[in-house]
Amino acid sequence: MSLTLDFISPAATPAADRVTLFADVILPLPLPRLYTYRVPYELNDNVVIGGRVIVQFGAKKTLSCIVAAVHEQAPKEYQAKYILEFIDDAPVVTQPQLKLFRWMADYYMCTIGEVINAALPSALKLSSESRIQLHPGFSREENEYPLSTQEELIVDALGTTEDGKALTFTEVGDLLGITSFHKVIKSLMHKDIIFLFEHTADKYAPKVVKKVRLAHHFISEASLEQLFEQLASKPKQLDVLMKYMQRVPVYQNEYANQHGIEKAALASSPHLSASAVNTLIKNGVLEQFDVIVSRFPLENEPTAQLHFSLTEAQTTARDEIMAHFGEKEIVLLHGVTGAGKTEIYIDLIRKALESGGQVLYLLPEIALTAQIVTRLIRVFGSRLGVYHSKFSDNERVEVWNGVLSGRFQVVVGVRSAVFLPFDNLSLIIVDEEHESSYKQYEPAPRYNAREVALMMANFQGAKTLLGSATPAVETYYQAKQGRYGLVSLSKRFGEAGMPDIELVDTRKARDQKTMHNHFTADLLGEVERTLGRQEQVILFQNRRGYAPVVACQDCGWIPKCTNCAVSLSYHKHSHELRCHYCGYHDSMVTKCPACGSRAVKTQGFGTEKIEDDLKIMLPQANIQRMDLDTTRAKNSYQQIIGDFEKQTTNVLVGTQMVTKGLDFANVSLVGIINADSIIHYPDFRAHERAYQMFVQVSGRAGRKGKKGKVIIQTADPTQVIFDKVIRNDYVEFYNYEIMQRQEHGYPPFMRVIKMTVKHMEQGLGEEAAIRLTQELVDRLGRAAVLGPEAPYIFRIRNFYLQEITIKLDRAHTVLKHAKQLIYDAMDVVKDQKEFKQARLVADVDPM
DNA sequence: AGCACGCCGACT
DNA sequence: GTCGGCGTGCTC
Repeated sequence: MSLTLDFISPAATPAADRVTLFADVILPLPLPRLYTYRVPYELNDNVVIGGRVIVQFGAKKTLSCIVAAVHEQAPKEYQAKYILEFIDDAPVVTQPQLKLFRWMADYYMCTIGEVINAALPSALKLSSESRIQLHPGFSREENEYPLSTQEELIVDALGTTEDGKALTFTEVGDLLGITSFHKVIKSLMHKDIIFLFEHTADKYAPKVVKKVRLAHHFISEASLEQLFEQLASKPKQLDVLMKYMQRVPVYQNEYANQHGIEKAALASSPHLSASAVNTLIKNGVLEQFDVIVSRFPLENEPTAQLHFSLTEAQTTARDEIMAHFGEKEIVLLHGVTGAGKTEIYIDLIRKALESGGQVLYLLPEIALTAQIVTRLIRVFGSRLGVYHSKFSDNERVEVWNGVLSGRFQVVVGVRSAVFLPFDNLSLIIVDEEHESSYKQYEPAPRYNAREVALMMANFQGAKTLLGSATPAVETYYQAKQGRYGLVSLSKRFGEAGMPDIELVDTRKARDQKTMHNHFTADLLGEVERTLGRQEQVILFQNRRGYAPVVACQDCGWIPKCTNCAVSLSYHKHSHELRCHYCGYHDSMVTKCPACGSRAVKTQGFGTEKIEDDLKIMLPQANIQRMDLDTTRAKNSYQQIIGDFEKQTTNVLVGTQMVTKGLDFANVSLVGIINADSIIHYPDFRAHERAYQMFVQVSGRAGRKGKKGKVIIQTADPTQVIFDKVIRNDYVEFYNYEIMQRQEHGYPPFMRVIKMTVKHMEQGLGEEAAIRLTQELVDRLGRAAVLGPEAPYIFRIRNFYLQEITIKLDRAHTVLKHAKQLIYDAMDVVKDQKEFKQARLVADVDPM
């Protein structure tokens, strides 16, 4: 047909010149390759690299995917399907991002689809599983937009706002009898008639704020005057109206009325009555409408350009960093806790912004608190984007689009913020760079945001500042080797000295019978004295729940998880036994099912028991607990922090959460209840982790000029690590640790890749692991492969685990080659019929 | 990741 | 005789 057209129309492009384009797309699936689709000729101009398109994949699935490349090579072995639709006319994924994603897939041994999946907020994914629902603020009667027949059809199918009925994209397509339904959905979204969500978040309810604005027929000056006259006898209503006019300059800017103001702001103002507001609404003077708002209290305008000056030490450090940046791409800022690193960061961010580049400021999850965000907003105002894991999907899209559009020049965020679509970064800050939470374990991509950040900076010509009080051994090594610039900040801000650290021997205390539950007399006494001085205490116990083990005193029976090889922890609050690995839970047993004895007792202790015991021993103190269990609800974390800040609570008992990013001026005592559980870990990083944890927790003691005290309870105070902690000498710790690493061939001298074989059947899992080990040894040599070995917890979620550790030379070429060999070995095992059920996982640079 | 195709056990 | 179990392989 088109051939005929070409013949009869001389003006048309000659057939020989007619370009047929093909697009290689990234599907959001764990597939190793890109897939090639054909671009409909009429839409050649619509293809955008980094834009989303909708394609048919397989027989049933309609997926949205990202265009990675456009070319003219028709696939030879198969007939390419057509792209069904183009969603974006501008990239949602930038070119530097695509490059980074490819690098991640390569380096972390996963597929690019897995990277894309982790990177894109699900609202940007638009799969056939995406659903639409009526916007809560929509009402058919008040709708002012004209609807097309198709739009009408969809709105009808969605029923009313109250039923909250949802349609999947596939259903929308069926309903309209067309495949290109996206235009309709986009239009409805634009008109705020519907909103979009993923099926995984089917309980998602957008946050809605009730707003009011002046009914549009009152906007003219004349009608307003008339209105004022009518209300002359109703002072309450007049007050409300005056207040509204004061807040919204309707005369100067008609458009301002469109946005209205929050109803709550009007109704709850002093001297204004809520009922007057309602009357005005009822009489049609004000109209009420709903707006979906960000859940994060982002202020739109900077409150004030906060001016603070750096101390002399901070200025020196800042200048040193700048000087290093002159010749080096990466600088490590090694600053003790409380040295005021944040001020330096802010200063550098400001400078980077002035030069016109973007800035990414990464923080570990537990350090990204409202405290730090508020502080940054005060300085950067609406240019600051915040990316937190507790954010809803819509909020993530908001930040994503904000970075794309240039609205957000600075983003402060957690691990996954490295996925945001930056294209002009000039500075990346990775605070607490040693934190293991920068590394993602499950699912793939198993990436370390610190390393990704470094690569991203490399691609975009940005500088990276790594900050920590206790740098990772690998990082400090790079600095010592001269690859990173090194700047040290050893003095605490505001002349506060480092806290005194005291070790208390729990074994001795137990022998002398001076233990009160899990407290030595020394710690308990110090807690009492501190509270007596009206000062606050933080107690650290790295285990949540009440007790990690429950046991029958008569026969030794212990309740175990049915899915994992762990004993169940007792949680007193819910009176349940819970598995911390898979979430399995059961009610607490009172009678031993093995022997019938009633003597079932708890063993060991977690945060909950510490809290409980302390409440009994110090009935007059206000004690609060902060761990995963008490902070699950969205605002509970803020609540707990707020109470402690206001000093409503005197003692805060918690897990790791209490170690990061919190500055409390009145805390003068920190207690580590059981240091031994932190030190004794079967892992080459155990000492490093323990050292970091002790130093970080200790850093919470004594700020703003007050010298604090730290008490560490341990059964063996002679352990070497304590010596380093007490002397507060990181370099000494590093020198000791780096020797160990070299001696035993661990990072930074060797690179580690950990293989995990998972199988539902123990025997087959072991066999598969042995076979994989063999294949690996054949390719990489005996010396490079350790294991297989069952990990301490050898079964999780019904899968038996076997681990193989591969150690490789650091050279990049070696690494690349080795990864190919590892893939080969994995393929051999997977092709074996008897191992079809085995899951093989590679974790590059495990932590 | 889905989903279809395909080959072996308990049922109307 | 069929319905359906989930093992295997493919998707441009």
